[in-house]
Amino acid sequence: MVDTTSEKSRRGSYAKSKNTRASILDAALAVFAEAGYHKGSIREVAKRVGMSEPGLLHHFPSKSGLLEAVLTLRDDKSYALVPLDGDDGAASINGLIDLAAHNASIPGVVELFCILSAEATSTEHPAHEYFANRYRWTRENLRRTFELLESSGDLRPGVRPDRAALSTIAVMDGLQVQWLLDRSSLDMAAELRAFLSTLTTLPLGTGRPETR
Amino acid sequence: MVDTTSEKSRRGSYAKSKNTRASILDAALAVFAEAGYHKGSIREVAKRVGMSEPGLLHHFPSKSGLLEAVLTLRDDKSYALVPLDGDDGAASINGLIDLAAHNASIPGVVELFCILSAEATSTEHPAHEYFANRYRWTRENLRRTFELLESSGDLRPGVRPDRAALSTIAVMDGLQVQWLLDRSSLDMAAELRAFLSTLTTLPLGTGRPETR
DNA sequence: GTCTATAGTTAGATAGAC
DNA sequence: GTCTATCTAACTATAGAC
Repeated sequence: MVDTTSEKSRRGSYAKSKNTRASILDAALAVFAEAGYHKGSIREVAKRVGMSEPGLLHHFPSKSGLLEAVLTLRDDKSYALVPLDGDDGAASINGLIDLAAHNASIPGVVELFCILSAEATSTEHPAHEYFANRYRWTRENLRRTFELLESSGDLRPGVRPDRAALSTIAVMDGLQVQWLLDRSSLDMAAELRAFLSTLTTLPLGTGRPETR
Repeated sequence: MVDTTSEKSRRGSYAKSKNTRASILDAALAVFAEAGYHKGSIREVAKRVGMSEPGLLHHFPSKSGLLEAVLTLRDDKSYALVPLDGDDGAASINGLIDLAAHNASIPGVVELFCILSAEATSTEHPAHEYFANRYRWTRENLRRTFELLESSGDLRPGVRPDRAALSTIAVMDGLQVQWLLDRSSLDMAAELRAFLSTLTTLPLGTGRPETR
């Protein structure tokens, strides 16, 4: 048990395995995004990546294990876009608008997170802990961000950082549902920007790089 | 085809059938609320109501048909609580807070709608049209409600009725996800009330009847 | 690391008797 | 209106060969 991993590295089989894992994760993201977790199947993932099911399950312990790997990978990419844990409050807030704009270009991924966060509210769901921690972390950091704005005098009077964090996350989630139901009916980044401007006096970007 | 229904009525079997349908709908609501639509099974519904599956399917055309019946029934009950299409803007807005407070007492139903509205963002989902119409209707009526407040001077300066409608719905939906994930961490009615008070100067209730 | 074969489960829906 | 019996299909996961 102790040095299984290092032994793999020594054998030199790790690089190939890493590529296989990456292909599986790509396909899994696509499948889960199209069908949701419960309806999406390992069978379909295996088919897309050109493997048998047992072949795939050699790399991941189970369907739920595969899901968790997909989620963590996505989060890494999102958090690279929004430096929520940094010291620049204005950058964090504008990062949220950028994220909303970016999300509008990947509806499948948005749908996956939307369906999963709903499914995962059940305590028995394999991703329940993952989402509970994710929301805790985000809420905490966003509250801290609004506190930064508060001390720099960029918060509108009467705005409480904890409530601002809670409602901002709620608005982002809620906008996604409405956007997914009718994608032509609303501009997520613009709506989020309008909402955030009720909380802060900060100048806000539009989420479109060329206008920044 | 023409007079099948009236013949049923003539035979007098309709009343009994109505009771059976009601029991099935009750059980179906419970099952879907516990497991979601995809994971919930007709088999389980039939078991709870003490019937065989074909017996149940005699009353409803299919699983998705059953779902639609459950949803319509729930909506009828919710809209009885919130008179969104009335002429009293203040009553409508306070009705939303009451609804949030009421929802906090039926987590299973909230979970059902939460999961379903996410699942149903996919255009192939059996409830897609249902939810698309439901959101259109709600947004339209809520916008009209905020317009009423606007003309009576109860809207805060700069608040746009259309945006207010959109973001209020988003906040309500988003709060539900966070509440479901950690029910002890937030008071949906209180948070919604705080949010609404950023939109209107109206005096707002707390959602608790005794304090009104 | 990948396969074939298969176990074991669960599901939605229909046929046809009563 | 309700049943028994059954069909058909899909899924996760494991055993064991290569």
